[in-house]
Amino acid sequence: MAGSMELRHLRYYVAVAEALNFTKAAARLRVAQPALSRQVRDLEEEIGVDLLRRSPRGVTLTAEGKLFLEEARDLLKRTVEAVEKTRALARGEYGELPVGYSPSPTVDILPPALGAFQKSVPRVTVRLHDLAGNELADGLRNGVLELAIMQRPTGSNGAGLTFEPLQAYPICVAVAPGHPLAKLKVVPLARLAGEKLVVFRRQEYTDYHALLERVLQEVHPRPVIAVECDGSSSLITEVATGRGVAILSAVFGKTIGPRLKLRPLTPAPEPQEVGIVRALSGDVTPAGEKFCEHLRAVAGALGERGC
Amino acid sequence: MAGSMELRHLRYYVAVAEALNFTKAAARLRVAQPALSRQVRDLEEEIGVDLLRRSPRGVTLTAEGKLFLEEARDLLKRTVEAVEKTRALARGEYGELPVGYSPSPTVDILPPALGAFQKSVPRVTVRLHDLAGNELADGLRNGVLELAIMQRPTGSNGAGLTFEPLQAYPICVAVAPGHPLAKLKVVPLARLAGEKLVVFRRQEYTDYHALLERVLQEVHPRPVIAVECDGSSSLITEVATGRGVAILSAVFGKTIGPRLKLRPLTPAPEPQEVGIVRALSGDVTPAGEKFCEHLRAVAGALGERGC
DNA sequence: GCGCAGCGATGCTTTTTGGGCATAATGGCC
DNA sequence: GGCCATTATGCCCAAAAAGCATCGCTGCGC
Repeated sequence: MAGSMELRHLRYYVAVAEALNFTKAAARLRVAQPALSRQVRDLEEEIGVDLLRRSPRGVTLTAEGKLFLEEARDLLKRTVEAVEKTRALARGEYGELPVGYSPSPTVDILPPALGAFQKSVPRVTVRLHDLAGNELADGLRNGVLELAIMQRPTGSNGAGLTFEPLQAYPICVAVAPGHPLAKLKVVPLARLAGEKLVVFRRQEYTDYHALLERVLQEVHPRPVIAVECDGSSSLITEVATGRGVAILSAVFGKTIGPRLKLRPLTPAPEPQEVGIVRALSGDVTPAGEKFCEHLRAVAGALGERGC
Repeated sequence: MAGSMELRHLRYYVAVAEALNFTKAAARLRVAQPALSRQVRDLEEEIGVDLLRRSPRGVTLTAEGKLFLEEARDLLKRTVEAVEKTRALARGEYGELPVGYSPSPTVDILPPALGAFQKSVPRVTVRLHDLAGNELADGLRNGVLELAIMQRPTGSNGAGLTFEPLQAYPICVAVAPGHPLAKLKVVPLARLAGEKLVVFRRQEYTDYHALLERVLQEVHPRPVIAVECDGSSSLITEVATGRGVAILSAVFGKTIGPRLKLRPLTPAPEPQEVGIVRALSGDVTPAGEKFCEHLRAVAGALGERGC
């Protein structure tokens, strides 16, 4: 029963095969030459193949020795790589990070944070999942997502989750430039009474409709929904065409450009909060923590400049 | 100063990570559980990362542990593969075999031998080099080729080489079916006197011209060269067209088909010998030796059936 | 042609360390 | 709270690696 092969045998063999001289290789390895001789002999016995031709003036490699030298070098390299990968994973510098997000509310924060993150830890692959609010919540709870960047979950959507706010956006009304409300700097909530509304589809944007409900609950007569849109670009078009007004958070300021006017409401409703959502039970990976730091940094810079 | 990582650590870790239980893994490895515990702990210390979460009901893998499990499995697999490759090389079942050959004289032997060889040792890659006689000799001497299948080298071409005959082919004259010599079963050498010859180009076929010289040295008046061809197909065409006769060894019997008649000469000149040529100084690899055995087997079978 | 220098192998001893055994500590579960 | 399975610890032994001294070989130079 031969003693099993160990990495030591490979390290020793590579040293000898590179120095082509036991004595010099032993010096380099800081072991005595006889110890080295024996280990290499053991290796050859274990493999059952002569790797070296010994002579009084050094050693030469057999064909098998040349092949095994390459293999051994490769194995040793892969070994340190395996360890390095594992350490990098522990440091949050390697691996995959499944991140959920809702696109519209996060346009301010997510893109710059993502860019900075990728630059600082390029070996972490961020897997972005653009999902609806309830799907994000489910993904977090069942572990498919490690964290999500989104508006504060409401009601049962928030069960088992934590929310860390990054940014709060005032609720505004978006109107076409020619609309009577566009002339006001601040729009009293009551002025929305009876207005026609352009909204996102209820099915895909339940969070949006919860917000709508919250903002308009005291407005009488209640504005009526004129159009349902399946995305922000069509919503903007509809409002610009004069089909109605839209209730949007100030984060849309950059998205809608000059085509619409965005006016804060008074009295100001609770702002829309955007932040980091995680599962209470989920494990926090170092990469995820690093990502959060970038998010906070971006949000902080955004807050300073005002929004 | 931590003791270096060894394959033992990987073997032990994989066993524990698969069993998710130190005690059972220790039983499977046939070591005591404390020894196993210590080795795995040493490994974690060496890497500096917790790979396992210990609990009184077994162990679970951390994210780092999962990654390292895959890496360790892969490393162990590659290790046995490296050893296996080396052993296979020593057995002649792996590697590359550079073989030179002259195509025409070896059509009987090389293709079937090559086929059988590839089938018996598919992991050996035969690199075939179709070269002229002197290039083959040079390739063998400088080690680019391990062996060559060709006619017996003549003169200085054979210096430093060994020749092992596999097959001997009688020298014949090839004529068009309508040629007067076609009526003879055996052609007396003297009947070639004054004939027009179709030959291969001297530059590319020095061996052929040496053979020609040897066969025709006693024929007077010497046949005159009518056409020089750069390959066997054009040579066959020229002879069939009646431009002259050709001196060829009987190995061409299968190549020329029914378009030409091949008649042995009398008195029979020294036959053309085809065989294995190797460098005297060259090392004989097991794969090369195996290849030679296949060549001998094919030549033997060929000889039994007559040629 | 002889000695010398350089190299690897061998024999023996020392040191390290992996492994075994007994046992303690842990923590969930009934 | 005691019990059970499980892992960790302490101690000792044995195996094996490393060190040391020396031998044997071979090629080179004087």
